[in-house]
Amino acid sequence: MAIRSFSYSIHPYDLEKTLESGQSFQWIRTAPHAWESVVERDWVRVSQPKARQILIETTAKNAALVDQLSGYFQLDIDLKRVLTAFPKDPLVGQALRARRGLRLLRQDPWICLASFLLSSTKQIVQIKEIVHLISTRHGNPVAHPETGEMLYGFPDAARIAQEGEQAMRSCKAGFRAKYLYGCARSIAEGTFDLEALREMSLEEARLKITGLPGVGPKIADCVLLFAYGFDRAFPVDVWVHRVLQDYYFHGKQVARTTMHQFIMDYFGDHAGYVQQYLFDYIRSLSKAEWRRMVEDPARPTISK
DNA sequence: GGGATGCCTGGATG
DNA sequence: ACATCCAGGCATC
Repeated sequence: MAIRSFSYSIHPYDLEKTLESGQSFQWIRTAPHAWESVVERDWVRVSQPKARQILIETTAKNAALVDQLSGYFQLDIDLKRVLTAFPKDPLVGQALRARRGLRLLRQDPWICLASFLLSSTKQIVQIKEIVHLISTRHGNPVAHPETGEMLYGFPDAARIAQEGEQAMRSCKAGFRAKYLYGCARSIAEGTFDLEALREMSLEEARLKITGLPGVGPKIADCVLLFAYGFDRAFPVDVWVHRVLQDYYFHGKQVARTTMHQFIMDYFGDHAGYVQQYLFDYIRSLSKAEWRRMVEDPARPTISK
């Protein structure tokens, strides 16, 4: 099987930080700076041989898939321009320095939705394991072009609808199996159109997608940000909630609406991008480092 | 409409 | 060892 290579000169881009930041769960690390997966029906390897180079290797023959991969990895985004729109405060500054080169991907809506349905109260390694199990048991087989080893893509909605809830449970999905199956059915039957969300405003899309079983505000915003590119979607999980409350609201409890208003006003047009930097950064801090951060007298004061 | 509680399950914590 | 807690939420009451 022929492998085609595409090299991109790009900077700043940190592939490791990007693929290991918990936005996508299907890439398997095969070398210090290389990851592999199956996209559509093709094997793909993405690597960063040099600081300013991204290399994509694939068995795909059609140009469409190559375009798709360039979109997936967001190779055309002017990251520097995005970063200049971030708010200027000590925490964001630290996160920017610590996570230089982190990018948001642009994933396939169905796989992204399925991944985040499976993410509830699970840690990243466990989410990866479930995604991997579902893929190997129910996905399309693709031979590795170098080793011949079998790899499997994530199954589409129709396939999961056909396999049923129990099959998902036996892939360790637990109570999430019901949601995954429910969403798969709606999508496979055509009751729910994932593509239609592309034409909607963020608010419309959020309203629509939270109508799916198991999709609340957090998962909705993850999918809207990571798959549809709604740059103002801002997933608030326990970590981010902790930052917002402890750092920006000085430990005070605030209403959901107040928090939401603050997010939109303060983080701006690329709020979702800021969120990813903050999320990834704060998870790496020790308790002591975190305490130092929230006690920083230079941290911003929110005036309402 | 904010605040508890159950849901699967594996790994961490005591 | 063994119990208990809790993890990147959601639905329900």
